[in-house]
Amino acid sequence: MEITRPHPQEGTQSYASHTRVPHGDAGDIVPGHSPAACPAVTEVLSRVGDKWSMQVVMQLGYGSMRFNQLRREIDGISQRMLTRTLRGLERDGLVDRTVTPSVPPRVDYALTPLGQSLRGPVALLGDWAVANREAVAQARSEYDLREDG
Amino acid sequence: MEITRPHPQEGTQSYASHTRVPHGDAGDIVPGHSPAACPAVTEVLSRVGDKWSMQVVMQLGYGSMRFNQLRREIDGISQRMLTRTLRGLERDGLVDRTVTPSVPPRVDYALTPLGQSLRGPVALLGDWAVANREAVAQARSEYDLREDG
DNA sequence: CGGCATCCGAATGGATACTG
DNA sequence: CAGTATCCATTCGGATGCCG
Repeated sequence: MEITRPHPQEGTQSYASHTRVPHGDAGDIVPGHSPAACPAVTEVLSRVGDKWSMQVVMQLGYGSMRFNQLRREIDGISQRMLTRTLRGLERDGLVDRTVTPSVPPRVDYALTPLGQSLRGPVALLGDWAVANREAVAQARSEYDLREDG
Repeated sequence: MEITRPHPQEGTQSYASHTRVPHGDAGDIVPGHSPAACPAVTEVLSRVGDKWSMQVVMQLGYGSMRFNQLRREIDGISQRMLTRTLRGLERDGLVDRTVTPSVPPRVDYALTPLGQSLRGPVALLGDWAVANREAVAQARSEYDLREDG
């Protein structure tokens, strides 16, 4: 069966679908629940935020890979966590697992279209992280100084 | 006093700075470390991925808010976690905390410019989550059926 | 109002050993 | 090669109670 295929062309992209960027201070906002705060988003963010998932996704963005190839590439990940992470991604329909029953066995992992579609947003976040890590680090050390300095 | 009020205008945005989107299967990639896999990115993603941080950021995106106002708006967050989350965000330079020593005391939280700059990428991720939550949910139930069905 | 301190269960994640 | 199983330390996060 086919996974609902979103826009395969994701070049220039603007964020404006429904998460508007407002204006003044609070008080005129709808008290119900903003779309960015619903459980679905939280669930996705926890996937994105776990220690290894997005590193795996970004690696697989470069092409399909075998298990130990991923293991070597990702640096620091344990066998256990790579397995668990891949299972999670597979369960969520982001990664496709292909077993070739040979000796020794061969298992290839690749992004599904859904997984591919996640790369863009995550890459943006990665770019933000790279661009602002110094600012964050400085803010931290300043904060820590104010605390126990 | 005034809370540092950042650039309200941050329009169209494309992700392409250095995290390129490649092509074929692996083998011709630089084995060093891709920019999306470095510790800085992991650290940011863990911030983004924790249970409440981004909900707070998105809420504060609508304007500065007081503590219990945030507490009521975010639904489900405990006092302890709101405090901890806000401290973390403040430490990272994403949130600004302003105390007005009145009785009863008044504390306002607002996004710093750095925090504002994070809203775009996170909103994109939120949009992805909203757009694809059904696909993920379906993939999950299918996966779970294959396991114990 | 806006916290902090304490307790405790649950989840995360690393290390190691074993397996088809 | 690609896992599974077990153990264990750390962290996360909710509940409760007290404070200025």
